[in-house]
Amino acid sequence: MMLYRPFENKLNVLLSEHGMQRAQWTILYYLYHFGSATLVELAHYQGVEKPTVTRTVNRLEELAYIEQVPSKDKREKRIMLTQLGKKVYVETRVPIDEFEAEILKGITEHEQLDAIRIMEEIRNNIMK
Amino acid sequence: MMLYRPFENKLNVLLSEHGMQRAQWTILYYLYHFGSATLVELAHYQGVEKPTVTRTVNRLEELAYIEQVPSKDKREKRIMLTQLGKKVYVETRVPIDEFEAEILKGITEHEQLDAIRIMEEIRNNIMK
DNA sequence: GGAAAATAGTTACCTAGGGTAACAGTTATC
DNA sequence: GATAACTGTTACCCTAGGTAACTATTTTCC
Repeated sequence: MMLYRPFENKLNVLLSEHGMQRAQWTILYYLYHFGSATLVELAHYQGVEKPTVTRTVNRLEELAYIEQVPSKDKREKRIMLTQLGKKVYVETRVPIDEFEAEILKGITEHEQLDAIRIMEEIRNNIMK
Repeated sequence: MMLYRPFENKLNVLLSEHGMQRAQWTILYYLYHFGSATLVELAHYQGVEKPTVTRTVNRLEELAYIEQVPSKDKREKRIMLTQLGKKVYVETRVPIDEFEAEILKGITEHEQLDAIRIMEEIRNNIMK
């Protein structure tokens, strides 16, 4: 139940040491791996409400990490990473990977995959 | 990585529907199962700094869910649940259990125990 | 036994991050 | 073409966390 909280807190600290915030990082992560997204898509991915995404996206735009891409549907705002955004993602990835390696010490790859699979099942149950 | 966030958010919403906040709930949970605790103990358990605990504990005292117990060491503030606190814990437990049952649907008990064990190992790695 | 260090908790101040309600603009439905 | 649904924004509220600096006790250790 409360197992994950320390992980979350440490990650926040780690990210802010690199001038990044978790909510921002989550979106960079999504865009890096999925190319582009609308705000609703991001809200669903993060499991938060739309205004929350608007805020984070605004900050990312000010930082010039993302830019808008044209879309047929004039309602939606589709965004993608800029060159700078990609650069920042890749650079921030390094300490994140180190952190992950550290906290996964002593846990076999098989166990890791098991845990991730189960967590994903839980996630699916939550999201539906 | 981001798997847990939706769980956290849904739990927050569920708790606030029952007039409770997650940080408060975490402390009620600890006290219900471990009897009493100092603020440092709680900070370590939650993986947060001391001022954060002070705040949450103050609110729980205002609500009369906890009370101070005398201690030899005059520096420390040792607290435990009041009768009201226990009652509230037990009552809030009900919707929490329902929620947990729902999100664990389709996941065998064996898998659940596996996942918990692995998460605990990760937690230990983080805390040291 | 007393000075210095460590420990427990608090206060003040700052930030991130989330929620709801109400709204405008656009697209789908029928 | 009217109505419903969807996308995003704005305004306002709250929780939750952090750091720095402090007081009051207890421990350490010379």
